[in-house]
Amino acid sequence: MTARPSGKLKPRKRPVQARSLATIEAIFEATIQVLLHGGARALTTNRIAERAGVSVGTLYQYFPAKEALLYALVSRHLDKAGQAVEQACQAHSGASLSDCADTFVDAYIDAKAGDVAVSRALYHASTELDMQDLGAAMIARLHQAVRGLLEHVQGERFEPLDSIVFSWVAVVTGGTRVLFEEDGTAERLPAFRAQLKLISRAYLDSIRTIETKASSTPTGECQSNV
Amino acid sequence: MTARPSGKLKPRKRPVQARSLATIEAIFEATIQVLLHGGARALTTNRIAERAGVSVGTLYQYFPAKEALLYALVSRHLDKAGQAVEQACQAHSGASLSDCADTFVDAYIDAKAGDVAVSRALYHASTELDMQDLGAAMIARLHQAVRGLLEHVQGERFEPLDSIVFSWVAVVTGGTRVLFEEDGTAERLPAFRAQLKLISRAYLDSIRTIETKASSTPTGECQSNV
DNA sequence: CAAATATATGAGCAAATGCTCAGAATTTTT
DNA sequence: AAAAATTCTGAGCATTTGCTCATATATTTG
Repeated sequence: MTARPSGKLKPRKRPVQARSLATIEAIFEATIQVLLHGGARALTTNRIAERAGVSVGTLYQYFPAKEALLYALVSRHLDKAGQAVEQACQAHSGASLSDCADTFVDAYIDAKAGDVAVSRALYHASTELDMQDLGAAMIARLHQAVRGLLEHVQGERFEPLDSIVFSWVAVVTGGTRVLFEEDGTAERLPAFRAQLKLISRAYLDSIRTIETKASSTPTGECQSNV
Repeated sequence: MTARPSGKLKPRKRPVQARSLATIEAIFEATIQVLLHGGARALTTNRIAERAGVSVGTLYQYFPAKEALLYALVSRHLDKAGQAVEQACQAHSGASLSDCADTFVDAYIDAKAGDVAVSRALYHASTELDMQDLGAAMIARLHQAVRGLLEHVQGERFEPLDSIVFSWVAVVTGGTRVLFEEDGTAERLPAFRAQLKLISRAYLDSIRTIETKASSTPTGECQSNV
C-alpha cells in the first residue's frame, strides 16, 4: 500500500551491523538539523555528512542520491502521521458524529504538531523534489481512514461520500498547513483546533441524511468524482 | 500596505523606454514558462534569459538577483488575487450570511483558478526563497477583507472574530491549495467548490449570535489571540 | 589468527549556477 | 548629426554542488 521508490530514490544498501544503523540515524537527524538551521538552500550532502559526523562517502553508501535521502526521510515522517490518524479513526469507529469530527481533527493536528518545525522544514524540502507520490499516498490513506469513520456513524449516511471525504480532508489538512506556516503557530493552535472542530461538526451535521430514508442529494452541482 | 522588498530583493533599474518594459514582461513570462516546463530545479537565470530571447546581462540589469525576479513575480501574482478578493468582499458588504460565505469562496477560488498551473508553479518556486513576508501580507489582506464582510452581516455578530476569521481563511485557502496540488484539479473543482460553500455556510451559521443580545462564547477553549 | 565481509574516509572531479563587465547597439536629446 | 542616455550582449569567472573511488578501518566468520 505504501509508495515504493523506484530508480534513484531506492536506498542503496541495507545496514546489517549495528553501527551502520546508528550512522543512518545520525544522517537522518543531521538532515533535519541542517534543514532547520539553514533552510532548503543550505541542504547539501557535504553539510549533512559533516553535521552527522561522517564522511560524504558514507552517506552515498546508503543513499544513491540526495533525493533518495530526502525521500526516505519524508516517507518516514508521513508514515508515522498516517499511522497515527488511521489508528485513531479505527479506535473511534462507530462513535457519534461530533466525536468523529473531533477524532479526525485531533488526530491529524496531534500527528503534525508533535514537531512543528520539523514538519515545516520537511514540507519545504519536499516541494523541491518530485515526491508527489508520497503526498498522494498520504492523502489516499487519510481518505480511506476518514471514509471508514463516516461509514460507521450509526444511522447516518453521507452523500456523495467521495466528495465529502475529499473536501473535509482537504480543509483540515490544508487549514492546518496554513496555520503551521504562520508565525506564532503555537499560540494560535488551541483556538484553531477548537474552530476546526466547530467547522467539521457543523459541516458534517448539515449534510447528514438519516439512513434507510430516500436520500436526496444535498447539492445539485456535485454528483461524483473519479 | 504592500510589503516592500529590501536589499537584494529590490528591483535594480526602472524602465523608461518602451522596449525595456517589453523586455521585463518577456522575462516574467519566460520565468513562468520555464517554471511550468521544468520545475523549480530548472529555473536558472540563463535559461530564463534564453527563453525570453534576451541575454543574462539584460536580466541582471533589472533584477539584482534571481530572488528579486521571483519576488517581483510572486508579488504581482498575489496582488492580483488579493485585489480580486477585496473587491468581491466590498461589493457584497451587507449581504446575507450564506451570500457572504459564497462570496469569499467564489472570489478566492476564481482568483486562483484562473491559471492553476501558474499558481502551482509560483507557489513551489516561492517556498525555496524567503518570502514569508509576501505570504503574510496576502493573508493579512484576506483577513481584513473577510473581517469587513462578517462585520457587516445584518443583525449577526461573530465572536471571537479574530479566531473565526483566521480559521475560515485558513480552511478556504489551505483546502484550495490541497485541491490544486492534487492531480485532476479541474475535474474536482466544481464539487469541491460546492462543498466548500456548504462548509462555510454551516460553520458561520453554527457560530453566529444575534446582535444586542448577551453573547455567550461558543467555545470554552478559545478566547482571543494576539 | 586470517580471510571475508561490512563500513568509513575525504580529496577531488565534472557539471552547473549566479552573476559581472567591457563594450556594442539602439533610442532620445541637443 | 553629434552627443548623451538607455538598453542589450555573452563569454567567462568564481563558486558551489552532487557524487566517485581508491584506500583504510572495523567487525564478523571460519
